[in-house]
Amino acid sequence: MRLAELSTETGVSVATLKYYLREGLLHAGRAMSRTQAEYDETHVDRVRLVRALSEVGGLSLATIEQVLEVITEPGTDRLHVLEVAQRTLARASRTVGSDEGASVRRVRAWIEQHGWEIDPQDPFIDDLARAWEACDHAALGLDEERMDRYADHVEGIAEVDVSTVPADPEAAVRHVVLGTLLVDPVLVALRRLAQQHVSRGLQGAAARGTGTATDDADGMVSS
Amino acid sequence: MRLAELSTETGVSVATLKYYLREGLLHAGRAMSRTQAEYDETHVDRVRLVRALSEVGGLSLATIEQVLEVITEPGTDRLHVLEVAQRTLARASRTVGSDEGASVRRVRAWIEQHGWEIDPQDPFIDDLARAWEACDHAALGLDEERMDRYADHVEGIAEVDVSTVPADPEAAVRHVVLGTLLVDPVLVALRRLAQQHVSRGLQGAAARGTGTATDDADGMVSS
DNA sequence: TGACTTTGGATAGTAGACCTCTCCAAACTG
DNA sequence: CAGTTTGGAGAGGTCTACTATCCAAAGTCA
Repeated sequence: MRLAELSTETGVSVATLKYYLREGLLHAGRAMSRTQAEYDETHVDRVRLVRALSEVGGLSLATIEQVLEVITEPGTDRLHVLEVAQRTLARASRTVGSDEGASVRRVRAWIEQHGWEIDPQDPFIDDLARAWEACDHAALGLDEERMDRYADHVEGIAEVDVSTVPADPEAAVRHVVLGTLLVDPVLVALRRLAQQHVSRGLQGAAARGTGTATDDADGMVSS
Repeated sequence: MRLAELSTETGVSVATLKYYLREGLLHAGRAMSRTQAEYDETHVDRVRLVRALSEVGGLSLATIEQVLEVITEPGTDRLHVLEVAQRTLARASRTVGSDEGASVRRVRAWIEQHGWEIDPQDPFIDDLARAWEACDHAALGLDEERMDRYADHVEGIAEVDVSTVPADPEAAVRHVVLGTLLVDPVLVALRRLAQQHVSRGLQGAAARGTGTATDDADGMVSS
């Protein structure tokens, strides 16, 4: 197919596709002549993937380029699949600076007492430390005990993640990287919906319990 | 304190603080004279919150402004606490366009059969539809059954969320909005760490079975 | 008192990200 | 063989989040 067809197929403008070609986000088509090139399904898939990572995953184009590099690279040692994937994801996350402070030590201590076996140098420890610290500043009451409760549920999610990774190492890198990046938004949306469902349940219970009419009923979100 | 002190206290440059003042992200200090203003702890908190929402939460300044507007607005009907919070969060999420297609219908059907009680017009249904669709295009094998498994774990998270919301309605809006936005990154980081922990468990089990030796430097990414 | 520095406020400028426009000559179309 | 379309390349545009400059009044110190 021509560039214009690729455009209508993916809903991305020709100008933008040209830009992606220039930036190396999209591999060149098979040149039929100096002013004619042929694109195929791999190009359609690639464009859709770039858009998904950008719009749904919220990644920058520079990050997407790095992600694409890793998941299309052929020579991946089957021993280091997860390592490579994690390193890609670490770079994908907007790592700003290194904190190395008390918050990182707290996270390490918490991980240990929670019983998780994790490399103490793992870059996501920094991410967690920063995020946890932000919650502290906002006085959200996120303490070790609540973190434990979150972690137990998240571990269940991670088990689903890991159990669905294919055996083939090349497919595995792709699956882990994309599965992590693209499922994150799914989980975020699910959380919002679940909050609504759960608080509705409480509201219903409160209404049944107190028998309040429409007016002045307080039981909304409160526990 | 002076603007310069606010700057050293928060680690944000004076120029940037002036910018925040102009944009309305930071309330003005108490003017002592035409060239002197007094700032206090509320300003320090506010600046830290803005930075947290920006750097940790990844929100744009325009979105942060809307969030601040809601969580500082005094007159919140205690009936609509969650509604207000959800609407704020809906605007906070980068809603691009309306899909209204088959993917939205699938999500609605899935929610119903999963047994969640949710407003069919909920904006996060669109978000979930988009995210799920992106996973489909990437061939990640995210089917209804796996979604059920994710949802069960996420429901546990939402129960923790809801159970920690304070009774006071004004505090509740703040808590729900910030708790949702700032805890998201915590959960994301936890998921990465949990994946590592879980797959280490499997790898350990496999290694005990096969007894592999590792040498041969990891073929790629180093910088 | 008077030189000097600091302050808040306003305006303009900058850097990066992500496109979008314009031009071009070759190639395809009727 | 006139007219349109194509791929390619570079410049230009828009948005976001700052950053730098300027100014006059206010504070500071000898």
